[in-house]
Amino acid sequence: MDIRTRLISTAEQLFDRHGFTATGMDRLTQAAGISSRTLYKHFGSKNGLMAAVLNERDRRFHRRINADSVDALFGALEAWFAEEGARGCLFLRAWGETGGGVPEIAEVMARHKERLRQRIDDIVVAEIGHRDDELAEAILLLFEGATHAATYRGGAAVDGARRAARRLIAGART
Amino acid sequence: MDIRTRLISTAEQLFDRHGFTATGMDRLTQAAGISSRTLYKHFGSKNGLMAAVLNERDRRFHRRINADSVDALFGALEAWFAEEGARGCLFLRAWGETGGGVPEIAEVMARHKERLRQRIDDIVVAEIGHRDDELAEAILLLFEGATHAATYRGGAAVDGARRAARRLIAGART
DNA sequence: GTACATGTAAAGTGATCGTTTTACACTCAG
DNA sequence: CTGAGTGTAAAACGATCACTTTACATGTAC
Repeated sequence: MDIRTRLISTAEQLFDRHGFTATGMDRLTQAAGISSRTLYKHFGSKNGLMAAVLNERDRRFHRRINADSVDALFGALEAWFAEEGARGCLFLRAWGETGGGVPEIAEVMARHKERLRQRIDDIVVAEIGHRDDELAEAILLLFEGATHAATYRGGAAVDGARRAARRLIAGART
Repeated sequence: MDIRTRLISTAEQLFDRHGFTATGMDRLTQAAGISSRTLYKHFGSKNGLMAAVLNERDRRFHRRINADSVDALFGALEAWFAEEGARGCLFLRAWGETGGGVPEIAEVMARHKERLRQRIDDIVVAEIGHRDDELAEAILLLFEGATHAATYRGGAAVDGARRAARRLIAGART
């Protein structure tokens, strides 16, 4: 496997499971079987690595939630949690741990959330045939809520969000 | 002001604004104007201080969202954000930064979320006259979603959550 | 065959981490 | 008057932080 890819996926796991600040560079290089010199050649700094990890996660995430209905959207979220675990939004966690003060990270976070909103806009159009900003906002909030509530309520959170979204859509269709 | 109270409120601000792990003990003692020896006499360890901060925040938070309607609930959340800023749920952030591995913190988090769910259960009863688990779950998810989406969407997130909750309640009343 | 890119291992940078220690001042109850 | 309690300032603890440096092994391209 490519050395960049290997390091990014190792780092993503460690950051996700133990937190960004709590994960030291020694632990990262050791887990990935890579020298620290190579790491810094590739990513420049820890913040650079964090940004790279988040960028890769953004691509992977949006590839997986490529859905055209609310049911499929929350189904994809459920599958994601089943495979990767639910520990809250990694983008918001990175933003919080850095106090919002690292531009590269704040930008990836903002881009990720914008894409999420666009995806949901498209799903709303597919469901009811036209744009509905209020409905899309509600589904985004349910999605965000499920993402975080799943850390302490498990799959029931995603289920509840899906059901609520269905009701709101049914109400909007009439 | 009492020395414990002063330290807890100083620590809450620093933890919230800069992250738990990123906030060192030196910064804490200096900001509170307190010797590190005194800090350790009172709280034993950094984890002990974090748990104390979260416990105090839990009390303050639930005192402020003591509402008897969804409108009042989201109104209280909006006021909270206006005064304290929106950087996501501090309990989930603490849990994430510690990798879920600190029992004292995991317990405060769980207790906090249980109380939130109970409060919402009560509000649902006040709104529609009887229990409705699915509706309560949906409102919890909207609340959680607004809490986190407000970090990047501002007050619009709370507004959207309130409107969606109103619709769901209107649907449940018929 | 030599120059370059890409990797490793390992030691060292100074700073900062959470925590403890030493030494000293003040208050107040017995 | 004394001893316990509560506070301070400041230095020290070893560990770990993010990051750099030195020295050396590759394979590959001109």
